[in-house]
Amino acid sequence: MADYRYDPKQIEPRWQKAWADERTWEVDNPAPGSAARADDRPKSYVLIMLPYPSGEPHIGHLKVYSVGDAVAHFHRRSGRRVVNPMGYDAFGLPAENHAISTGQHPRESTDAAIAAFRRQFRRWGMSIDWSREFGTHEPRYYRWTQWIFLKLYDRGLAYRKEAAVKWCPNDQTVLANEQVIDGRCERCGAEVEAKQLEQWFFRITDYADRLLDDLDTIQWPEHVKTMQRNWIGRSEGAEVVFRCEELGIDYPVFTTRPDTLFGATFFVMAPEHPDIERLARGTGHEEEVRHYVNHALTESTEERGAADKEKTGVFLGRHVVNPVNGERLPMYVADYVLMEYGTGAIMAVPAHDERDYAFATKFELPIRRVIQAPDGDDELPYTADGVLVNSAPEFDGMPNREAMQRIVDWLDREGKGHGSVNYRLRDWLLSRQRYWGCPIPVVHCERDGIVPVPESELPVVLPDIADYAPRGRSPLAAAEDWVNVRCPACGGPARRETDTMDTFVDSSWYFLRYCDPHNDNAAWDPAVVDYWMPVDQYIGGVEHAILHLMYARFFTKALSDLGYLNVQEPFAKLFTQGMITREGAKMSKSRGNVVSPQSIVERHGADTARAYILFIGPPDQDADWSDEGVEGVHRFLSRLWRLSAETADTTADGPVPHELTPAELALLRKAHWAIEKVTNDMSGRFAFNTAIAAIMELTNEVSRLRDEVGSGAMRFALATANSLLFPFAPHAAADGYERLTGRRVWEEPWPSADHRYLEHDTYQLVCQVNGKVRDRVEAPSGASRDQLEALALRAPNVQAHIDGKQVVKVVVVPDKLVNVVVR
RNA sequence: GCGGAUGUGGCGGAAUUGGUAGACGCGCACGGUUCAGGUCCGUGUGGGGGAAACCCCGUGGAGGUUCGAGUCCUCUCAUCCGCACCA
Repeated sequence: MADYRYDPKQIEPRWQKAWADERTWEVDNPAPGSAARADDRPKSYVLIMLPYPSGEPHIGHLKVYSVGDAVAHFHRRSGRRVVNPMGYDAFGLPAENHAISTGQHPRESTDAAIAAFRRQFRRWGMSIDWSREFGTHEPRYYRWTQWIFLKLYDRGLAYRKEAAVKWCPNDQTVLANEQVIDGRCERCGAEVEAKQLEQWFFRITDYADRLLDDLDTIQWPEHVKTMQRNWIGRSEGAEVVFRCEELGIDYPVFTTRPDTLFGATFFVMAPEHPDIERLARGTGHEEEVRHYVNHALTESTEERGAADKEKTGVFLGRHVVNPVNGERLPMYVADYVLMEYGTGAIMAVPAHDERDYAFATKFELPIRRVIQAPDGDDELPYTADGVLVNSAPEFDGMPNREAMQRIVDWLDREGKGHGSVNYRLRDWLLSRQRYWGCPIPVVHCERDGIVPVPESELPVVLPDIADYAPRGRSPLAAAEDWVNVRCPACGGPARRETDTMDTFVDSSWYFLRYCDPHNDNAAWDPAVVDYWMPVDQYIGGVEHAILHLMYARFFTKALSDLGYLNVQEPFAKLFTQGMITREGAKMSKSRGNVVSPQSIVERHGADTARAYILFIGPPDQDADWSDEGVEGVHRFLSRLWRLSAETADTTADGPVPHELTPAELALLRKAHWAIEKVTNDMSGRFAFNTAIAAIMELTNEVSRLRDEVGSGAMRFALATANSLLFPFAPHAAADGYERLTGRRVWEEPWPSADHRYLEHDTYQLVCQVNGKVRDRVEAPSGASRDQLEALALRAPNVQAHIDGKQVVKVVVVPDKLVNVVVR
């Protein structure tokens, strides 16, 4: 035994070289027109979220790719034609910030990180089809990102409008929401301001209903679907028109509670509402209103949004008319009303809305109850269901749910409103005043306005610049030679768009490009994409539950509507893996609890690192890293490998004999049990932890029985263990399997259990008295209920517990237990 | 506040449809092998009682349904994660 030392440093490079030399994991696309005939195996597209390349891969990468690779291997050996591609989400802020501080071109630092990632993924032995690799920063890729932008622009799905952005006055740049910490710039600490800028948007709100409804068609974790539903935030209600007669202007409001319309006692508008100044003019409240609005607008969203903040506001000096009863309601401006949601104005019903109630109390406005609680509860505000009161004779006494519809119908007939739906979802702001991103392919012409760059001139290549620091506009604006162009429409002078795209645009279609990554004539060949899409299994972090996954779904639907795709949903199944923590906390440099995958791989090998990370617990849950646990898995791999190597060298190869000794039968049973267990754990859910535990049990059984079994059974059991282990620890498993069988495990079909070995002649019948286990007896399989009952009643310790008592009932569960109920 | 998740030995975690709680691994204890061990191989290991057979208790807490509950129902506590004045 001492001669057989498990040495991953020898084993792993050898197999990695074979896989690289032979391009083992590459798959061809179907030849044109022969998709189905080329290969009749079903396809499987296994996709792991592409990494943002920065520095070296961290432990989270090791986890997500270990999960993905196990799935890919399992699908392959279950007879599917698997594509498992890899690429890099290479545009982004960290590389740009690095450039600002060091002057190194973001392309250089990004390419260095990509090289490091690629090296690690190979070192981990991931079964990736490297022939499909790309980075989203390469012109051959972003050419088509630009093409998609133009298609969406043609369709009216990309448009420009003024929008409030977060602006750092010190750095002279727009900040992403994530860059604003407590209302201050994360880089310099300056207080962030709001600024109006012309920005590009994608009209994702057009797809709100489809994005919501189609969640029902995909197999995603329920909590991810819930997050998306909440993010879309669909509310049904009504739009109701309130008229300001003094100025002759109609103000529609959105309400989810048209049943409370008779309880409206005032009216509130958002500080950003464009009519505020006009409304207040000449009322004597002008000065006060202007002051309030200015203050509200400079307040940070955090300050303004604090939930328990006291209500503030100012009377506008005007009134609107409630369309249902003609009452004049005073108009206020208050920052608790948001311009971005609904119409930027609300009817306030203080009796039945907590915010309106708080405002009314503070400003001593009337509160009128119009819904009576069924239990007579007279506390206000009352937000639950009830019966209408103090409304109109035809509605009083009506349950409010019913009244909603009746009132909406009435409004509709009178032309004063209609049923309406509102969403929390906003259009996707994609402009970034940044350098390291995909250029937006349009020019601004003095004569023709916005003119798209013709497709034939794509890509609009990102130029090299000298100074990456933002100066109140995109750093690209300084590249004068690049910016100044001829207008493609009129030939006159024009300037290129200098904003770049949000990097979420790049990652919203990369899964399509993987299908056909070398196509120079089109973003993809529709037939090829038809063959591979949708992604059968998508795997990634739950942190992308909303943005990336929503955007990718939107792109898929829009491209499908444009006729370039035939799928509505990009990702048929989704798996989100949990975080790896250490000492119960997220790994971070400041905490000093970081474990680098490189150090683990260096010390124990890639197989140990991969198998441990899958063994640690259910992969969808957070798991705490333990150095001792790694040792345990390494011991297991050592033991299995040593047993395999020694058995291969010291025993004769041969078949499993027909006549089995009891030990051989026990071992074969364990092997077939393990096959069954691992197969179930991998196909239903991703229970890799219990799958690996089963292989450990099988290995333990081999150890226990090794001196009692012949070489046929021994070799079969060990080959089976290696075969089952392959998706989790591919190098060691391939090595052990080859030594035992001379064959390559990845070319072998996934083993299937022989059910004859899963059946037993007898089993341990559990004997309970009043639900407590009192004895166990050997029972023949398939025995009748009466036989089982008799067996149980005869069991010595059952006898002891029923002695002197009356047997009331006997519950028999065949193949399991008998429960004797006594009194 | 709303939504979601998670609570099981000293630790990570097991436990198809309600049916033997604690698989597997770590740690620990004891024993063996070894010149040595941060090696390898055994054995034991939820708590309490007992020489043993065996008994009692036990899945965050309190109730309930059931012959039987970690699992189902009601209430409750704790931790974590989203969203958050969304009309």
